Amino acid sequence: MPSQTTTTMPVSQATPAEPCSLLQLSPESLRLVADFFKVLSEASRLQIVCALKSGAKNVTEIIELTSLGQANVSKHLKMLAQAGVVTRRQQGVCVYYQIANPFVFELCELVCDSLSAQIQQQSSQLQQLGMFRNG
Amino acid sequence: MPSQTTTTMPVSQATPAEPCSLLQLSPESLRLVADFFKVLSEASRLQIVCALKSGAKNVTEIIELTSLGQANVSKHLKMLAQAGVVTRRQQGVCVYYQIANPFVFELCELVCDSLSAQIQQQSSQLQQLGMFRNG
DNA sequence: TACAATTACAACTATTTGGCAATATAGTAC
DNA sequence: GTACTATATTGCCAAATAGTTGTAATTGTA
Repeated sequence: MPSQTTTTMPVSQATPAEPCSLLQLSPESLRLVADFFKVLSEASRLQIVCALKSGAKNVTEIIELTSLGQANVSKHLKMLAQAGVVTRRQQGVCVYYQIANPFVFELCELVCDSLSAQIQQQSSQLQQLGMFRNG
Repeated sequence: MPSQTTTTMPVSQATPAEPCSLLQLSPESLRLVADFFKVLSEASRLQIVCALKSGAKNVTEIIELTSLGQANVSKHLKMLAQAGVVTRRQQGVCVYYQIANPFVFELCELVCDSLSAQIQQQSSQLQQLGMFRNG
């Protein structure tokens, strides 16, 4: 569950641009970071995030794009909104969601690139192993 | 559950051959990304990661630094190793773990900075609200 | 008003998992 | 061999949660 309330932040709150060094974070602060990662730790929610990359979409459109159940999408969207990943905007009977901060894409790209490099390295190692066996 | 990759190898720091754009990722690929995020979605594991920021540590040292149970630390380390976040090196009786790829720190810093900015914005909004009520 | 469409929510099930205690395994010294 | 230390593993339990079904609430429309 993401941090649902606007609780106090144990992180260094002095200066705005002060980046918090992960070293001296209290366990409570680490839990906030962990909760944020948890929001991105479900393929269904990442599907929704990806569906919103091209712009705001209403719930019905998201359901169609992701092939997820309606209640399921609604629950995931609520979680994403609570975590500040998406914003909600009602327009008539439809509710439009959109990415609140594109930095989530940066996060995903970083992980994606790292994973592909990892897999690539593994495959090359397997290939070398095969050459060693056959050569 | 993290992607059960075969072994734990440090990811190359070199630029990957082709960066994967998150847009056209299949649901299976998204699951790999999600599983990686899931590894970082526990405060206990982030504690371990932070404990390793200053260099390799053996399990006993990690237990002392994090105040976590032994079995618990062992389980988390196994998960981190499977995800390729840490590497394992046995030295006599002790087993030393170290960060395989410092890019995890980059990830954590990004999230941390985003969260602190988010909370700061919320607090300033609350402050404005208070001024509105009292003024 | 009645009706349809859209979204949110509650209740339930099944699965996962963090933490703990006990046990097992491996290395080291004697 | 035994004794001791350091890690790993297993079994168990409680909590969290993804997905589903049914239902409620809201809006737009005839």
